[in-house]
Amino acid sequence: MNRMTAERRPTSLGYALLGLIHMQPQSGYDLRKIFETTPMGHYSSSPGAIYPALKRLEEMGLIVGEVADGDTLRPKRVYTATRSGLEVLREWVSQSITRDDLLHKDDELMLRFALMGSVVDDPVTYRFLRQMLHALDSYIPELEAVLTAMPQAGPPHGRLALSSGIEAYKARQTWARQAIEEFSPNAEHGREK
Amino acid sequence: MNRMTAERRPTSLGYALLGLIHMQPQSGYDLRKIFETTPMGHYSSSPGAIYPALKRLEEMGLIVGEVADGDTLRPKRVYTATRSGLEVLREWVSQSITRDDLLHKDDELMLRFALMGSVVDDPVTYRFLRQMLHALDSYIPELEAVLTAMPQAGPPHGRLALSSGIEAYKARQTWARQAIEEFSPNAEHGREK
DNA sequence: CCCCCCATGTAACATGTTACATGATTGA
DNA sequence: TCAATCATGTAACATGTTACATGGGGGG
Repeated sequence: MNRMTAERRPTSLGYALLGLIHMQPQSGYDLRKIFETTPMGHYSSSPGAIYPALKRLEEMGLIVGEVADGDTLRPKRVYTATRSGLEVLREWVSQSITRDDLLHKDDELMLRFALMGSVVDDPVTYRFLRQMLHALDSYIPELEAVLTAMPQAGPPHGRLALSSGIEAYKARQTWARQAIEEFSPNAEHGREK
Repeated sequence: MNRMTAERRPTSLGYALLGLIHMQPQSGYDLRKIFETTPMGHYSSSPGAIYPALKRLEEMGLIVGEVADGDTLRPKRVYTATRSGLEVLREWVSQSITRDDLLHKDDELMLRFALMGSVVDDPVTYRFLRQMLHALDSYIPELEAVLTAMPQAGPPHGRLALSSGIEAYKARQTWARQAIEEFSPNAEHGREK
């Protein structure tokens, strides 16, 4: 049942699509709209990216497309996540956070968080946030050390750019601390389940 | 003198390389080290990306490579920015900031700022920062409106992810205000020139 | 003697970008 | 009726990723 064609994994865009489809079955066009009009529109989305990506996800067995309006030339396809798709998604969002995630895949990290809501339960979210905070706590001082060590002569652009980065990380740090509280095992947050 | 092969423009990575080379002539290997070891290492850098990119820049006439150690099999090449390279770089960093830059090319925006130091004078930097602040001032409230309008039911991950984004933009806003002061035409900053 | 760092490069591959194409439906 | 929006897709192309290859020199 689970021996399959070439263990290829989805790309970032693929996971984004998978996550959105899992939240609610949708067509390619619906998904494009989301990328175009909401703040999720980071994963910018020409048809030339979306449709092939959906095809791949279907080939991997993570989603299935069902045709509505079968009589027209280009029938509308509504995709639904399969059980296997849900599994893959769950695994992906639940991965441990590495230093590399923070340095090179920051967007993906936040995408994982955003999509976690409908696939894992609170303890997993809690762990995710703690790991993220931990990574930040260790990385920020390093950046600050680099900043301090930078030569004071010449144009300040380099230093300023670095401190902009540091401030961004610090903002995320503060955010993570607050979010952690919301997911703390002791917390009395009123959400059901 | 300036009719040339196909007006192709460098990619982000290309501009990063060009900027670094302009600051100081370097070899491909040197540049890779920078991406690997400094906080600039966002533009991650396998040889398979760097060397072809350098070749392209040279074809476009933006840099020239001079061979040191000509006798070995793989001679070391040190690249220097040409006058035309400097021009292209200057033009790129000086572009007006669009809303799209903020939404989809945030990294590139900060790269432009970081590289500005050695190619334009303070008024241009000042204009850049003011435009950036202006874009932020108009975009942040929009995001906040979206956040407020979000349904309060269900898992809070989506809302939290959005507010993380908002906080990041706000941090940049604060940063921009401070940076602007440093470049204000009235400012008495002690840097020469 | 062996391994790591210097230093350059190539080849296969998957992905994304840009631009185009098709045609139905809806509102002005 | 004309334009915009719905809705899907393909083709050419450039770029980047991954993995490999080559070889000299220095340190343990």
